[in-house]
Formats: sequence, C-alpha cells, structure tokens
Amino acid sequence: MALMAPTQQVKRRATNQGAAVKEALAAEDTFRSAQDVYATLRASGEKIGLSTVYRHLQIFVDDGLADVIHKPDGESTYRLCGDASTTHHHHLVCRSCGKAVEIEGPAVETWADKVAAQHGFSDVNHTVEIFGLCTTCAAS
Amino acid sequence: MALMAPTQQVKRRATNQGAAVKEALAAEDTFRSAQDVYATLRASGEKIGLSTVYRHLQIFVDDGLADVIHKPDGESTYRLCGDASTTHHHHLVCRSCGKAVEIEGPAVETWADKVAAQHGFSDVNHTVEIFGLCTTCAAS
DNA sequence: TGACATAATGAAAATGATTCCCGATAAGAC
DNA sequence: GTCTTATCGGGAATCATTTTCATTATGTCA
Ligand SMILES: [Mn+2]
Ligand SMILES: [Mn+2]
Ligand SMILES: [Zn+2]
Ligand SMILES: [Zn+2]
Repeated sequence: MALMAPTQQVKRRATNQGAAVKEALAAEDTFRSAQDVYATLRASGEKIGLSTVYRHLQIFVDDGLADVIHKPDGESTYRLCGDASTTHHHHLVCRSCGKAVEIEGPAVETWADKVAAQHGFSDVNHTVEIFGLCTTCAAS
Repeated sequence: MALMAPTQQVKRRATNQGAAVKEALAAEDTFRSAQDVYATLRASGEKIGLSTVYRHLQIFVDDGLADVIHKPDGESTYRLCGDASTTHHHHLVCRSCGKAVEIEGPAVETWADKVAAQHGFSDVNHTVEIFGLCTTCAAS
C-alpha cells in the first residue's frame, strides 16, 4: 500500500497584507465582514485587494485562529479567537454592533452529542450562537 | 390619541402556487433550498416562477409554519415544522441529505438566557443546530 | 548578496443566490 | 358577471463571494 503522506503544515509566507488583516481583526472584539475589514484597511491607507482580505480571513478560519458566523442576510463575519481559545467555544453576539463574548457550556456539548447518538447520527458537530443587544446598544 | 389599528391578520389568497410549494416541502422531512424546490416543481410540470417560490417560503417562515437554516455556503434551506411544533425547537440535521429531526432541550434554553443575562445582554434569542450524518448517508 | 522557484497579490470578470420591478393574471367579495 | 387588488412571473438588478491569471514579492540556497 502507498504510504500516506504525513499531514504537512502548509508553508505560509509572511506578508504585509496578511498582517494587516490580522491587525484589523485584533483591533475589535466584534464579528466583522470581509467587506467591512476591506473598507477599513483601505480607509487607513493600506494597500490591499478585496480578494486578499477574503483569502486571509479564510486562512485564519482554516488554522483555527478565527471563528466565523454566517448572518441571516448571507454575509459571513469573522473574529479572532481569544488567547485562551484553543478550546471549543461559542459566542454571545450583539445583533446591533457585532460585539462578541466567548462562552462555554459543557452541558450543551454533552447534550448535543447524546441527542445525535440517540438518532443514529455520526460525525457530529454543532453551532450554538446566542444573540442579543449589548448594554451599550440597548441604550439607544 | 389615534387608535392603534388592531394587529390584523394579513389576508392571504389561496393559490395553486402556494399550495404547490407547501406540498413540495411537506413531501420531504429535509431542509431544502428555494432553488431546489423550484427545480422539483418545474420538473413535475408545475407552472410556477422562481420569485413565487421565494415568496411563499418566506411567508411560511413569517407565519411560523417553516424553519430556515442558513448553510455555510450562504444558501437558505427551509422545512415545514411538524404538527406539534408550535413550540420552540431546534434541529438535528444530516449534512449530506438534509434530513432533519426536531429536537428540544429545555436545559439549553435556560442556559442560553442565563449566560446572556450575566453579560447584560437583552432581547435575546439563539440558534442551536446539530449536524451529522444520518444512518443512511453514513453507509456510503 | 544575487538568482530562482513559487506563494501571494489584486484588478477585473464570473458566479450564483436572492431581491426588485412592473405589467399581466386570477382570487374573493358583492 | 364585475371590480378590487393580491399574487404571479420573467427578466433585470443586487451584492457577497469566487475565479482567473498576469504581476509582484517572499523564502531559500548557492
Ligand atoms: Mn459547543
Ligand atoms: Mn432553543
Ligand atoms: Zn452592541
Ligand atoms: Zn442523510
């Protein structure tokens, strides 16, 4: 049998654009769209293309550095995971400004797996997002 | 002061197209996209336009007759709520074929509200979806 | 410190789901 | 049957995201 090539870390080159996108995300604790990040970067004088913004956001997601939430209107929003976020977590998100708080719910995790198992589902994962208005936005 | 007009049930006319869309959804216990429903209806000889399919699917959602799940690729999928589904519920969905099972988790509901309250969030709601492979799809 | 291989970039075009527009059609009331 | 207007539906318009591909820049190694 052919040897399975060892899963190799894709070599990524360090570029200004990649750093700029990460900085833009790091500057806010809110979920932001690619279009939004792009506009912000261009407004601040960064030399970067829209395709590149999409590219890096997806890379962050693939590498587990960022989480993505798909809004009802179809737009995807991204946010860097907190320092201690190598672990599985979910978010409490402000519907108005996008501000997000990372949350954990061990009980929910076990519940989800149990329910799936009871119905014979395998290869299970789940999405849990709580939406609301943050204190700031509620006062408007 | 002006009298607030009583919230009036919008009068909806019974049309062939509306019935056709509902039948198409009722025929399957899976989440299906508007494009999919449209293709199915046209293939079966139904005389209906794409706009109309979108229109009725949205009406079902507004009336609480159907639930919608936004797939990661941006496509929205719809499914009629079960008979006993006047109550709040979530879904266990097959990533491959879209088959869905309605599920309830009282503990999750209270947990979500508690977490939101702890962070001062108001006007709270949430999304909870469990994805996996149904027994049928797992055997492939 | 140069080449070199190729990963990364970005402007423009393509894609694809969803929405909008508006003249034509048909359901429901009298 | 006639009238009012909700509903239709084909096509154009939107708009986020993806793709294309010639150009640029990064990492490597002599
Ligand atoms: Mn979880
Ligand atoms: Mn719930
Ligand atoms: Zn807010
Ligand atoms: Zn399945």
